[in-house]
Amino acid sequence: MAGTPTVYDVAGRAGVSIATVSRVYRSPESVREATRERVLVAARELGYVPSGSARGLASRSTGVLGLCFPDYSDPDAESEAAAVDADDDHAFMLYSDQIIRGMERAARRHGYALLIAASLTGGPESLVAKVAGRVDGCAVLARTVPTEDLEVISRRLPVVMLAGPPEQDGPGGLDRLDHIEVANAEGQRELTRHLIEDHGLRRLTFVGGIEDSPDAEARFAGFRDACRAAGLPVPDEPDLRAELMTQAGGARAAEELVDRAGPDGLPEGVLFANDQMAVGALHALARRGLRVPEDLAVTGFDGIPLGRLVQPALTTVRQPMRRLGEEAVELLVRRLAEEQRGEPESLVLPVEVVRRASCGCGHEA
Amino acid sequence: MAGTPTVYDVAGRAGVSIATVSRVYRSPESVREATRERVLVAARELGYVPSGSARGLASRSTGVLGLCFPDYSDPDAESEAAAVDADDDHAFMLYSDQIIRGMERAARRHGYALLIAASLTGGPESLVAKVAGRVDGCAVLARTVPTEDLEVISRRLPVVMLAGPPEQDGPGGLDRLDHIEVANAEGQRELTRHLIEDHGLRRLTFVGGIEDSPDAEARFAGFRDACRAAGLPVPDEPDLRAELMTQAGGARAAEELVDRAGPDGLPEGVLFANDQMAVGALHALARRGLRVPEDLAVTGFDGIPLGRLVQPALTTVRQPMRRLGEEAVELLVRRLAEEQRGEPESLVLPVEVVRRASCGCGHEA
DNA sequence: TTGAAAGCGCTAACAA
DNA sequence: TTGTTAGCGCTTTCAA
Repeated sequence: MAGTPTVYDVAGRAGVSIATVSRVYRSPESVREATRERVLVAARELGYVPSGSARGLASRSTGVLGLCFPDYSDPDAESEAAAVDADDDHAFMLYSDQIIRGMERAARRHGYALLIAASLTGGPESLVAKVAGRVDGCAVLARTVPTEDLEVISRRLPVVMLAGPPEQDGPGGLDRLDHIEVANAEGQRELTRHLIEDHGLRRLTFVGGIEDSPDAEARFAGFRDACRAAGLPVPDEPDLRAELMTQAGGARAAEELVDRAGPDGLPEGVLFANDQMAVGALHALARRGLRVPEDLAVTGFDGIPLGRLVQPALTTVRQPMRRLGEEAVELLVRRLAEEQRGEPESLVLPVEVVRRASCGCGHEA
Repeated sequence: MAGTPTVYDVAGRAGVSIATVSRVYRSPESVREATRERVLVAARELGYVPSGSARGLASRSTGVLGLCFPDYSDPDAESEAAAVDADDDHAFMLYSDQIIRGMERAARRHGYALLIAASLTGGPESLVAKVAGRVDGCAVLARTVPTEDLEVISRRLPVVMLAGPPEQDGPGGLDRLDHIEVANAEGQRELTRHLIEDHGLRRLTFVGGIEDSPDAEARFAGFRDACRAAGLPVPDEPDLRAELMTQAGGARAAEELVDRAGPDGLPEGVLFANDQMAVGALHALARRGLRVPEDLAVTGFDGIPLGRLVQPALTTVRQPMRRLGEEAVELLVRRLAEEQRGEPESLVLPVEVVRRASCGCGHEA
């Protein structure tokens, strides 16, 4: 009676059994109105709030879905966004923000709350494990959680992997994971096709990342497809790999491109594997006195808001991040309804080429 | 051994007691390395993940902080944002997004995860109660949760109210709630002063909301202060109250202002209680063929990203929503460290006037 | 419609 | 360093 009140306290005060108190909260209509009222009054007087932990333990479900995402604070993403727009850097959404929003909405529709955590340490007591233990199902942004942990977690609850490649793995591996990604290759292919066919560009350069980002690789593959289809030379490797796929990395890549410009001069178009790099490049090129798109076209990938605000506005491929979150929830909810776990699903969401000024298109539209 | 594995399964397999298994996860260094290894291996083989519910129940703490926010889907906020920027409406962050981001970061620093839920129903089984039962402390956006529920919840765990007025209530009321808000009155006063002193405007109109929004009222108070200080007439009531503080509401208010323009003609400046309305007004005025700021100045309040993109860019007062989230976490963490609950705290965060074109300032800066 | 009783899976003393 | 033993507060049969 001293600490926080429990069912027992409420039951005592209302003159009913603890089972009845429990019923009042779980299925009010199964309790006679008068009784229910009495319980609710007692609860209110006592300041009773059902313990989620106890409920979860007893009922083996939490009513919560989880999201693990990387500690996505690319320091120069933030500081340079601020530089371009010192006015309000916080106007910009990160991917994680959009996914969170999508998941929260969808989760709410299904009566779930959302538990979010950026990956921190790893180790036995990782945040991930913490999340996994407190939710009924969970979405994980690719490369956030050590594969090994994922393997363990996915044996206990449905896990959907977001935005990474489908599990490439061997025996005993992550074959049980669902997976949602966006159409990286198709998007990059279509964007490349646009540059080639609609703008008549032929000497194109693709800038990837050095880290083995599956997204970047898929985009490169799309680039190659488009080159092949157009009868242009098909590179085996990206012409350049930025060390970091950040604005700084993109700026450095652009510098290098300019410096190494051979007898043919600059390429007619540079396709960056993401918007961050493209934006950095735009700045670097301007500093070098080069005009975009007159001297060369520049494109990105992702569709970050910043891309609209730079000069010239960035042509890119937009990923439907919010939908990614929504679809993740739908998938989890479906899984949770199954009595037996079915085959892993893999969903690919369509992307959209956004033509703005940096590729030579007139208007933003 | 059939269902999800528990400490007992792991203990059995590793040949140790359940206490040891528990220790491996809670304080690895208190277990001999060899033992620990054995446990970890067994856990991995079994697919063991500690149950958050059980831990929470046994330890009486969850390691999770919560946030309840309103179901913030102003339908025309979304659709009109889309109209202005059909290209990517989802580029815009809502308040809740920013607060979430702030809280998540701060929570992470302190080792907490974040549970978020938009208020849905109310009633015994409300989402709020659900959240409250699963967290160690919780932030609530003003007017999200019925006062009565808050009263109950706050007896069980620390609750910090965000962005509302300090609790105005009577005996037995919410006197135990901490509270963080932004300097509404000060911001509006400073903005008004700017119009009066720097732009020399004298005939000003304030447009509030009809619903009793404490924020809007505080802003109106700031407006009055500035008028008084400047020796201008001090209205008792806002000259106009929009039915909804949305873009549609603002547009309607602007229409009315134009229609009722008496012998003196239009006011020289119209101050809206929020950005949404101001943006709507900007559209409406343009449709009427009026020029802003030449024919009249327009200002908002909030600092929503959309304000930068409209024509002319909107002069406003920016609220530090992200910091609101961070401060909320700091406060909760502080509360959780106390052994005895101290006096309620009330924090007021400073705001910033953002001078853009709509008030007659030349540049966005 | 209500009650009694047996766990749910873990932590936290306390012992050993 | 490790094991034993009570609970933590609730849900859930099963009876009444």
